[in-house]
Amino acid sequence: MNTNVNQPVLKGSISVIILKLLENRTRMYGYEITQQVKAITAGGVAITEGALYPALHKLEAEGLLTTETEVVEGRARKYYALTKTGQTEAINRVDELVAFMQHLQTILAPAPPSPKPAF
Amino acid sequence: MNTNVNQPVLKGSISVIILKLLENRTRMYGYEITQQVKAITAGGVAITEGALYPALHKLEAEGLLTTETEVVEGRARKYYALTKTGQTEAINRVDELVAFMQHLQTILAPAPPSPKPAF
DNA sequence: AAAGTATACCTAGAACTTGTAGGTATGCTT
DNA sequence: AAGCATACCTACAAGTTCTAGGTATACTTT
Repeated sequence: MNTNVNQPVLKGSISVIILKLLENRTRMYGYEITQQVKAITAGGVAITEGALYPALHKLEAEGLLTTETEVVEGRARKYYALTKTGQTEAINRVDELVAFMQHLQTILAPAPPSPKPAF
Repeated sequence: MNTNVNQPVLKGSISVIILKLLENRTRMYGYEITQQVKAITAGGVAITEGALYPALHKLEAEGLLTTETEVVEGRARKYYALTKTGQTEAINRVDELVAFMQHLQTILAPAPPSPKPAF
């Protein structure tokens, strides 16, 4: 049962999330990423597999990730790790997204920019 | 000259930005919205017209906005204002996006969630 | 007078990301 | 035997935004 947790779609965020998670670890596999995101956000954000795997493949095609497949407990796992380019790109893209979010927060700030006092 | 300011595309954010800006004002017209966003974010975020107008038309079609056209200084302006439904939806969608951004920040937080101390 | 810039609206189509909905397969538990 | 978690994948639909055009007025500069 997949209870639709992502209303505000994460356009462009998924790849940044992937890069950020890998920045802190030597390597991760796809399923692990989905579980980590769920865990970190207490279920608030769920990356669907239909979005994750194409994103991983694209990052690999861009040369930001490398893969190594291993069989663990009878099941195949495809581990992803940052390349050198991937490391610098991770920093850049995270910075970009953070800067953008700060701008967004300025716009969405609860207090309206009204010049006159409360009453 | 349009210096590409939006790398992390604002998927789904534009309509929320529109609703938020209108929450604080009685009405605004399209061009005014683009200038306001630029001003608030010090040029950091630019809403393109190709994204803005379709978004406005969709919000109107959804019943969240109403329009009235006026001619000001020889030029036609189309003013948009929140409907009653639009007011409640503005609150809901802003809350949603803010909540989502908080989750994103948890993931993108500069400090890696490593259990061991600095050294 | 012509050209350029700011204002002010619009649309068509491309590009891109994500979600839906399927598929395959193993291991474990009921 | 069925169901669930693990673990990968893809095709297609849906949706948003960007690019790149278009029209038109007012004002300033050349």
